[in-house]
Amino acid sequence: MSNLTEPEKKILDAARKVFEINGYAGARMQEIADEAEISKASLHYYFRSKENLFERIFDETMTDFMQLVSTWNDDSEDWEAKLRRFICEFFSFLKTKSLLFIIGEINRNPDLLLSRRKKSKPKAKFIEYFERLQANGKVEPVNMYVIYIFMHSLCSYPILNSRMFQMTTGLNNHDFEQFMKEYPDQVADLLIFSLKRGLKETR
Amino acid sequence: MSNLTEPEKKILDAARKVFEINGYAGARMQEIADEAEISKASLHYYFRSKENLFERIFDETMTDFMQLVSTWNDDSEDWEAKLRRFICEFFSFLKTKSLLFIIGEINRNPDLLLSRRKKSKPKAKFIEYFERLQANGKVEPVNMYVIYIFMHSLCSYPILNSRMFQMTTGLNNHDFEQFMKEYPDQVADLLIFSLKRGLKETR
DNA sequence: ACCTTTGTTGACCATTTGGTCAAACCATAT
DNA sequence: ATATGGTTTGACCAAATGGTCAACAAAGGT
Repeated sequence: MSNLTEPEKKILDAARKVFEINGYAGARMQEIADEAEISKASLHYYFRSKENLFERIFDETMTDFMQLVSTWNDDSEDWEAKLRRFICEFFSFLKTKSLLFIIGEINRNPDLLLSRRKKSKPKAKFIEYFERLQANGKVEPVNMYVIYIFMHSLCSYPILNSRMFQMTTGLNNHDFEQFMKEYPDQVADLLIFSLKRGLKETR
Repeated sequence: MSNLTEPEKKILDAARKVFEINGYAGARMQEIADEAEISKASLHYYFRSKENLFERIFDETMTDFMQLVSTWNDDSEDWEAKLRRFICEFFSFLKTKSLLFIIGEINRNPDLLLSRRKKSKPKAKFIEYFERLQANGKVEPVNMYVIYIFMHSLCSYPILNSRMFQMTTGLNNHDFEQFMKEYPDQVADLLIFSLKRGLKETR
């Protein structure tokens, strides 16, 4: 399956860790080598260059991300339960793989997205699904692009910026952790309610 | 007022620009000097070191940010209008000063926040204000920390990650721009509605 | 005119860092 | 044992980069 040798996996794990913390420019090949418990020369034996290693991590993250985001099987499950489950899984994923450095690198070099435009239509399924429900009168007529962006923002940003939120809310580690455990359900509540009642008072 | 000489201002503008795009590690003193149209030696004449320059930018951004976020004058204005105006102003601010690199640096070195903990209680006014309204029965009993985080996430993330949203929505530049122009009002609608009706069905 | 203070810069330096390479190491087959 | 092919690494290199400095220019006061 994974098609990767043991040392390659170890290196990729180390590289992800170092890149996520330091970004491309701040990452050091020596640090990646140390983290993978090999010499810098060995690191270059497995991966030609820093650029090469970065591309592997970037591609892997984007692929996983796109795959998760475009997962939306059209089973018969209740749409509310489906949405809630999706939000919780999405949130868990974001805690695992930090998108911060990915976003940073994309901002620095937008071409990184161009190369993947072909295989990425993640919004399609999600939005099409709810537009269908909308047509059937099951949910309110709200702009689904807005809902889509709301969902991403509400799930991603609190993780990206958790440090500042912890500071500004003044919660201690334990309370904040508890808060974040309940958080995805609050997001689900909000989005479900919005889909059922719209974004504002109907006049 | 500004207490800064002309060349200092020019350098700080240049530095902000370069740091925002490249982060601390990726920023080059030469590039900042070029952007400010002076020599690298002159740059060091005005600002001892890269670290020093970074601190200036970081502090300035954090100060502006905290000041904006903690602005919440207790005038008699309708709370809905007040919230809507705040969201629009917040959104405009975030378009001007990119928080992406700030968040990255904080993640890399959380101590950057510790030094400023004293002068920062930005949540206080906002949350206290709405908790007071809540006590008076003007808004629904929802967790105000959640509302606070929702507001920040909804305003910040679409700007941070605008490139990916533009790609995944498939909107062209013009349509996306239009979409983002209407966006803050949608956020305001949602939050106002949530405060008036709660986050989910009352049972 | 001369001096002092402030600003400006090319040339230079020390360190860091991505990347290379030849030599050594190790397993396995012959 | 010897050869072979993959793996590992210390030593090394060239380029990039933050920072310094002496020399020079500009401005203003006397």
